[in-house]
Amino acid sequence: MSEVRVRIAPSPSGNLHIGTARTALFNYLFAKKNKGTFVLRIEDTDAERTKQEYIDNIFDSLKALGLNWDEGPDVGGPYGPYTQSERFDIYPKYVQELLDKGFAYECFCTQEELDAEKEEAAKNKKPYVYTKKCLNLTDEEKAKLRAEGKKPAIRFNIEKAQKAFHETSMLTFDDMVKGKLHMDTSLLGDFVIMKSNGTPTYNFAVVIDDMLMKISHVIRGEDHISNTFKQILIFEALGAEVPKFGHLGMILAPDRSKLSKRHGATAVSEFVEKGYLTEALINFVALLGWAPSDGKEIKTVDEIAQDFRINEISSSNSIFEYDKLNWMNSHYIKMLSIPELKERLKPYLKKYDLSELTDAQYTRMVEVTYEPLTLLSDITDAVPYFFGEDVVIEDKAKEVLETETSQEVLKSFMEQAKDWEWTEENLHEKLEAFRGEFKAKGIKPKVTMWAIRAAVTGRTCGADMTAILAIIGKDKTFHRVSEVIKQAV
RNA sequence: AGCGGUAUCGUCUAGUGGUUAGGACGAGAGAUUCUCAUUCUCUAAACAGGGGUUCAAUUCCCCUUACCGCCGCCA
Repeated sequence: MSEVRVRIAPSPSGNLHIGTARTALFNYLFAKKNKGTFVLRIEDTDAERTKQEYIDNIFDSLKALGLNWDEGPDVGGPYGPYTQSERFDIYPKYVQELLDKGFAYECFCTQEELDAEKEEAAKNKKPYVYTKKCLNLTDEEKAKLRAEGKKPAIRFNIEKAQKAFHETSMLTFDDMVKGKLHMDTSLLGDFVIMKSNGTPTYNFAVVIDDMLMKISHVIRGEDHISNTFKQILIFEALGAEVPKFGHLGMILAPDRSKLSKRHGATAVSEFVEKGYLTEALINFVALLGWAPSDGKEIKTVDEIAQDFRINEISSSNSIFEYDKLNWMNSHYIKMLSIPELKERLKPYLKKYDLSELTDAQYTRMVEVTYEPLTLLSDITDAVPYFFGEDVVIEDKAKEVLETETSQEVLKSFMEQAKDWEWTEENLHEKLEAFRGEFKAKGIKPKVTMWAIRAAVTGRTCGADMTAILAIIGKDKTFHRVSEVIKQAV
């Protein structure tokens, strides 16, 4: 078997989409599994929509996900350049070849003419196919049109190619994930391969690039299935080897429509900003359409690659549901080491003055707060009471503090705690005894702790109380508790 | 409209011509903990519908339905 070469070919008209990331992943997995080469190609033929920031975003996101490419615009490779706009001088030669072989022809139709025909077809509820009216233009006619200043586009002659390589008008290929796919190509219109401005269209450029880059397997979204038939015909017309194709189901939003901005994040970088770990993202997205043979769902990309078989990918669409992603994200957060967490949490702690805490205090704070986090960004709202002198008392905490019991607890706490040695270990013991004392009076430990928690943090839930006291220190603790007692009087 | 594709718990999926149709997330109940979270235990939850083929169909075939995609001088 010849060398496996796959590619991901994003268009830089937006940030790296989560769906593109999944396609990239499956290509990457296929390459890994088959000891092949993973190529990154930037399809920026649409100059108007291309932006450098999108190209950067695509690079950064792919890298962050761990999907490193072997050949690409930045690292180069034997079949470059890997940016389509730098390949414009390559395509005319192949257009000419097709023209010479009669598989392509010039079309002088104007946009207005074409639009009118489409409108007409729509009115009659007929599918629109190009009329082929430029197919048999004589040289004189063409010369005349040219003299009028008209520039031709080049169209591919489907019927001619189909007849040259196939018995009937049916074209069939064996898709790696969907099985045999058929299409009656007589239903397809002769499509443009080179625009009148001299730039290639997508369908043509892909074929030339895939051919020249020796791509052996094309794995992409199923929205490309109908393109595949056109592309196969071009490969054949050029006498090139046709790669194998595999078409993946789409990722849909929970309402079964295309995943878009109104459903939340769509770009990998947006997910990251929201506090998702790239490890969780890639793992989650792998599970959309693919299932591990051992039932273990938490896996690194490399582990998945070992187990991966492309024909086992589900061929149906799947819905992007946040529940499982969130679960997975919290799971990955728990697997992070404390030093790593300290670093990765920092961007989400910008609103606080971290210099208020010593490194040891910061460490401890992270240790006692990371567990319930679903998103890294959840840390923002989980830690306000570690900072500043005073604290905002939430409504629920207010209710707790208004009870007589709470006041009694707090007064007693002030009384006793002033003599406590303020280490976490000691506080733990003292607090336990403190709870015991009240328990003897018929006050539940839970109620006792609530009073202290509400006064010190302004909340009814949060991190381990002992640790909180130890981290913020005796002064802040006393300050906050006495404020509460003062206000009640 | 035409063409192509898909159909197992709410979601992601496993699975088989004969199974108590399995797992995960989520949901509900309970236990543990100062709270939240964790952890543990338990529960509910699916083969889209109709025809065939067959001793037997969720599994194979056909039709219907639903959903998705494609029909650009976008990619």
